[in-house]
Amino acid sequence: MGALAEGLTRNQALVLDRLVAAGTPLSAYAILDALRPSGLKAPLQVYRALDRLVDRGLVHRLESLNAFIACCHDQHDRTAVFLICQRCGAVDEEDAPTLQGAIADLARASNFAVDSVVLEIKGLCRGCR
Amino acid sequence: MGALAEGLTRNQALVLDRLVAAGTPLSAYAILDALRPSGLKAPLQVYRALDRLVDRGLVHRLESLNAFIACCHDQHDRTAVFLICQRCGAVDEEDAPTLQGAIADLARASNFAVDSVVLEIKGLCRGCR
DNA sequence: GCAAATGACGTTATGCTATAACATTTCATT
DNA sequence: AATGAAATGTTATAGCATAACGTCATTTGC
Ligand SMILES: [Zn+2]
Ligand SMILES: [Zn+2]
Ligand SMILES: [Zn+2]
Ligand SMILES: [Zn+2]
Repeated sequence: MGALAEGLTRNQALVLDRLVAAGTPLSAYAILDALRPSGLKAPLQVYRALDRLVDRGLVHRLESLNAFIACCHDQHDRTAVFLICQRCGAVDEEDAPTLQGAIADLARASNFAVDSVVLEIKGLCRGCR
Repeated sequence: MGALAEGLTRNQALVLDRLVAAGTPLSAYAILDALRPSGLKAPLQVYRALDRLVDRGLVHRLESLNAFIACCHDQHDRTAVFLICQRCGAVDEEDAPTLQGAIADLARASNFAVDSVVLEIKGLCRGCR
């Protein structure tokens, strides 16, 4: 089946399984289409599951793609950074301790209290450049 | 009238003027509604103008807001960073030389060729924290 | 000049992304 | 069992973005 994490509801597990199996970003509607055979019928079922998964840090939303991707780490000490290949669509998620520091400095200089960071880098991956 | 930059078409000038006057991010549809009295009627008129303005660097798209904001600089030597206040909606655009370097290092380590960077920081601004 | 190419424009229709609102169900706690 | 919290199911709607078509104006090269 694929119980990929404990304490997930059926819908949440379905959505997470699908994202993990894909390994690439999927839109909510792509997830919905993939899960119709499993009984999901409406966008809201997917969006609600995604909300919980994102809250738990098991899934990330990619703002510049309007898509979601399974987290490939156990936990995040640092801000996540996404390297998004514009040719093959691959997305590489990395922690960014150095960037974290630079962002903190920038925010401090502006007297800005950071809550969250969206950091998505577009370009060509190792294999496509 | 407000010819804010040379070489702009009528629609482009209308959209840019509106964004500059707002000083805050506006959605394409908010811009359209504001410009209906000026004769604009369809989303595509706004989106096309925005495309050109973004190409020229006169306007930035904020991915996490699905909105657009006028650039407050003459030109960009560095990647633009946006500090987005979640309480009052203010957006502060800054250059980020230090971050630029950290991003370059990260990309180099992954053998990734950077094309563009989306960097949007959410939190509380100076006045709202 | 004039034809071709280019780019902006106008319009209609369509598609993709996300949430509102409401009723119902499930499950843990008391 | 009663309560409350969270998840679910369903329908409808709102918000964001582009496809596809034809037209018009400007520029470029002959
Ligand atoms: Zn992650
Ligand atoms: Zn690639
Ligand atoms: Zn700018
Ligand atoms: Zn504020």
